[in-house]
Amino acid sequence: MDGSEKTGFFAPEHWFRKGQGPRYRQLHRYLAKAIRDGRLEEGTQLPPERELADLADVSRVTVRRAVAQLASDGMIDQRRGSGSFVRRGGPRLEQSLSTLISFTELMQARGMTPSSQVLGRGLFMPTPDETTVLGLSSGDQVARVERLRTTDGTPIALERSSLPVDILPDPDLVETSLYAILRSSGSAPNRAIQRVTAVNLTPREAKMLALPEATAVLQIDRTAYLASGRPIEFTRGVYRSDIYDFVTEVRLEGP
Amino acid sequence: MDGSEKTGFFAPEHWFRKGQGPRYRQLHRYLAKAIRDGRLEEGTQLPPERELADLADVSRVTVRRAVAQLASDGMIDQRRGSGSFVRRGGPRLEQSLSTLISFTELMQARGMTPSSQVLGRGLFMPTPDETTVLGLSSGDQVARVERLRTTDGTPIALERSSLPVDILPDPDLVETSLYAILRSSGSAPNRAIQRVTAVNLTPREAKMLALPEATAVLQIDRTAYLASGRPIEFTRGVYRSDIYDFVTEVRLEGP
DNA sequence: AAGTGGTCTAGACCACGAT
DNA sequence: TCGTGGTCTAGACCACTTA
Repeated sequence: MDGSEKTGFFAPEHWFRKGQGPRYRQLHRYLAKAIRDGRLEEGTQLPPERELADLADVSRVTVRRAVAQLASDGMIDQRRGSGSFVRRGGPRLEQSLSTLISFTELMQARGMTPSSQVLGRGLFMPTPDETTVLGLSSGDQVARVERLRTTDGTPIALERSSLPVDILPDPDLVETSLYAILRSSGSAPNRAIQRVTAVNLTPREAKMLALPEATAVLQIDRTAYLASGRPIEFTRGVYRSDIYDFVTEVRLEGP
Repeated sequence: MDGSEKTGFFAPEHWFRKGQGPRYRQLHRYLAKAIRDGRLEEGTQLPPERELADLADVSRVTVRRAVAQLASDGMIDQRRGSGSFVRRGGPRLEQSLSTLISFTELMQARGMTPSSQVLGRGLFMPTPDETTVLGLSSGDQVARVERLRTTDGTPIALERSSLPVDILPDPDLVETSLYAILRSSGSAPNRAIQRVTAVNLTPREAKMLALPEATAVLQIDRTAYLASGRPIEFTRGVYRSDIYDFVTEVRLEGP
């Protein structure tokens, strides 16, 4: 890519839309997609931050927020004194822990076709855990949905989600994307806390996922919150670890 | 904690030492320790960012970098319009994926006593994987160290580390902390890429960790780099998932 | 209306790498 | 010496919560 191409490539009209979120996130999304698509090839150097700020018509601070996220995703190397380079050893079906989106949207972003099979749903009395995590009052019910997630026909994950009934009064509406429904009712979460561990599949889970019994899988517990701080979703899922894994860059301590 | 105490508590002399790294990291470390130690109690509100900037004698931007890290660690809640609050449901033996330090230092930070038993070490011909990951030339050897990590007498993890011989000429020096040795020879990494998955323990591993065969554990592959970008360490470890897990906050997409 | 976190700017200096 | 990423500042405006 020569200089004249760069000018257009990083220009704001290619990555910024008013109302689609902050600039640093839109720019990060644009660059990440360009790298995944190969439009920014492995090993190539990004323009220096000061130049990128100029081309993208934002401040260097904003460029750095977008680019730091790429580094944390493991998509680029930043080397003081020399530059930022697109990392070699291309992407797999992996996921940055710092930018989790919903299963549906993650798979779509990877060019795959996600689907879900609802295994069960309804309104129930909460378990003590659910009462605590979701901050329920005594007598409140929870809506539960249990789904088998598949992409391109391969079973990938089992997820069981619990929400207060006032957030999801009718669990029968949930098909593929829970978050799509929450968004349309104006109660989508804006952040979540995740805990990742490893567990052995139970016989029932193994059958569902067509894996041997006791296979090690990743278990992810996610508690999602509204902007107000109210917890509205607790989801426990198990994910095939041979397909689904987590990658992140860490900065080590020390001066 | 009233106003007069706060003044001293957040003053720079309590958290900043020249030569001990950037301010935002030192401030983050200080606040994180204060929360873990209970000096900032669960549910209490941090001073507003502007006030904290004033007390700590840094700019608000620097305060935000430190505080954003606490949020990403899952230690505080930030709520626009109301404030930042120490999260309830205190810390466990868990680890933020975004601030990994070495096993030894992690356990010490938790007030536990780490130790290691070296199961084997020496110089070997590299596997093809090691040659690729570490960027070796043909004929180069690798130094390998395999250790059983325990804290307070409980086996927690098995780790096998491989490094180029010019970085670790004498693997016999490694006892508890590999990174302490690397630092003393001036070749400590400053960042790493980690991949987290789940695996079943092999019979040999299970015996070492005193766990049933095929127990699900977390497998973490880490490639560590010098500031120059040169890869100098590849470590594969398996960690008891009932003790060791990962927690992170995620921000969800959307305007 | 006041207070809080969220975004963004323009500019400065430092530490390190390449030359 | 120069270019690069890394740190830090002082200040502005916006979006949201609380009162």
